[in-house]
Amino acid sequence: MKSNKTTIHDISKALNIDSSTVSRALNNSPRVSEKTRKKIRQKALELGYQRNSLASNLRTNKTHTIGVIVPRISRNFFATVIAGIEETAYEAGYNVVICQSLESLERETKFMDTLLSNRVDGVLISISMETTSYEHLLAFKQHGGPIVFYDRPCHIENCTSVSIDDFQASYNATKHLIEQGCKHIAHFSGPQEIELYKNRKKGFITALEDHNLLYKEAYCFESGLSSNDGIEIAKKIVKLKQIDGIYSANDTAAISAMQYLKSKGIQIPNDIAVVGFNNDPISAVIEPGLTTVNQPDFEMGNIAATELIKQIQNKTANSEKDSIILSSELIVRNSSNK
Amino acid sequence: MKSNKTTIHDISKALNIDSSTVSRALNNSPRVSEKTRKKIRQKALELGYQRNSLASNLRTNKTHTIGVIVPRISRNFFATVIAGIEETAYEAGYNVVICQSLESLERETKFMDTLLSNRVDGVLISISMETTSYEHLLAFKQHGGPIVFYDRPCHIENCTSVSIDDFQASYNATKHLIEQGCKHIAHFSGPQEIELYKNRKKGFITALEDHNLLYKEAYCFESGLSSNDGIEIAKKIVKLKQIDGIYSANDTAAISAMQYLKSKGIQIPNDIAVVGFNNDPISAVIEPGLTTVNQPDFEMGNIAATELIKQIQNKTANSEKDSIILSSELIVRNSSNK
DNA sequence: ACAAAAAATACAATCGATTGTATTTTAAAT
DNA sequence: ATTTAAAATACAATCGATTGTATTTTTTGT
Repeated sequence: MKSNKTTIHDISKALNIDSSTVSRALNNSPRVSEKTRKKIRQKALELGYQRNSLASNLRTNKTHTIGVIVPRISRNFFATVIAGIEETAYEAGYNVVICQSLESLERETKFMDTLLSNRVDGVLISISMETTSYEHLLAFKQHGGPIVFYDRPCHIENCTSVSIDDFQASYNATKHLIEQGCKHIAHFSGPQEIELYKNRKKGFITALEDHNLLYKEAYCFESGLSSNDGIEIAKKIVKLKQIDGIYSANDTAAISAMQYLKSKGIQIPNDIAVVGFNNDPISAVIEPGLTTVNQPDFEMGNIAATELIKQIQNKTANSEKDSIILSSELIVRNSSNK
Repeated sequence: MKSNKTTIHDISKALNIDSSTVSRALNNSPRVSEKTRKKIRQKALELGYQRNSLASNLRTNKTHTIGVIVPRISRNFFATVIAGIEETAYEAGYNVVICQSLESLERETKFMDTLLSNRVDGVLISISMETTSYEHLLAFKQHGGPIVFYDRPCHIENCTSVSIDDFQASYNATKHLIEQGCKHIAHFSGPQEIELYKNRKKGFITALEDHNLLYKEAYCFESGLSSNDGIEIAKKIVKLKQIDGIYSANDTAAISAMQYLKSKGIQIPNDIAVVGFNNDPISAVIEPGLTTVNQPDFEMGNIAATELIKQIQNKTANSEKDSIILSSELIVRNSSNK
């Protein structure tokens, strides 16, 4: 069953011009005279010709498409990074295929496979919370193309990571709580296999130590940092009865915890001060406003995409830089303003 | 420059078996004996073979990919719809390509073009606020495949729209404000070329009329319903000094308006009651909680994708149904609880 | 053991575009 | 007018997989 779409051969036949010339004309090759180029363009329009990218990509071995793997598209931070990626890609003439890992390694692996099959030119990825082995990434790197990590750095040979300095941001956030007078600070952390969460935790611990506060493992709660996780941890914190500060590695968990604490009559920031991470839009709306770390999300997308495209076009596919560090800032609101 | 990737021909040569047999083996065709199938599978694994989907898709004229055009990915409602689409597509073995129109007709048109070039099997689209002409959609419908509209219905021949009953939802929301005692209700509306906003406005007006309230054109504010638009309109409303209720066609504008009004010392809901649309997560966190219309967002994605895939596979590409209407509900919170 | 049927595999065309090389046409130079 | 160079176009192979048809091999029945 033949597809009804117009091909260069249809144009070729209609004008009695070889299809190679038609192809060149449509690609503005200087090898075609202005006169025939016009004729071909005209006929193409007339027949409603639309290039078949599959054929073109097969032949040229390029798709001008980049794959993006994101843990969850509905997180504002990621949605904004994607918007940044998209902007840069669009301007550079690249298409973007977005895949949600939903924090599942299995899905992530399948998507890397599909992206490889579809011969995307490169991949931008923020690894899932389950990702502790890297074969699927290495496989792509070997047979596919460059990979650039964003937000969650990952040290694979010849791959660049674009992120903020999580250690430092975390250190500053914790220091801020200490300066507000908090003595017993809890930390909401993510899976320790993920470097980002390890770094945030390290920053937290180091800040405590530098200010002569004791770090207690019992005050560090590791979870997936979902809304539900925030509530569950908040429950435990209420029972502990000693916590006077919370530093959460993301806003999602911080916000649900805040809501739970408020519902239990706990005063924020007076009883417990709270600091989050990501500057989610909700953090500015909740009362009291949530102090949080603002990351250059949109810009992170721009930069990661720019770096990837550079690597794609250099064809060396080897990154000079292991990591690109963007600056972040602590936005102080009332949730920590004792 | 040859790509270094393994092809069926490499496997074919390595085993001295024809490539057609290799292809069939890898596709589990019954025409290949179990013995050689195993041998081929084994060798494929050994050589790190990865099917080239470009070639396959070119030959079969199917991509198992659906295009999704979304106004803005960072709006929670859309992000959730996409998650729903993605879930269904993933289960059915379809890939999803997501494109952000950013409410621009130009971008939307370019994307439809690209999707057509890339031969996606079908498209799910929520048209941009600028989309008042449909040539780009008709072109895809003619040469491409089925189109299913979600959220923002669009009546093109043989296309299905999946949405809620905006008129009714709007009617109920307005009725609710009236029942709370509001007499001078303002409406934040979107571009009237978009059926969705027209319907929401109609529902608003009809509810007023049914309750013997005068509809004033001056109380209806048309905009892009962005955060900024909400603030600008709120400013005007403060100047009017008569408004005692706001019904906004989305939460984004309602929320920023609420914040502006609060900053001006206006009491919500006592001075002005507010109702929004979409049940954005922020609406549950802002104080007072924003009364809003909850749409089955995730489910809408599921259903739209299911319908599209059905049409793709039926190959008739003709929809039986012009529209699929999902039910919505008004979530009453304190912003309208006088 | 042999013909017929069934199973397994090989051959070859094809999807639609790109591109190196060959050929023809046009223009420039003598 | 004729040679030469340059410009324009045609030819043909190719990208990697799929698939209808042909051929070979194996199995079955008698």
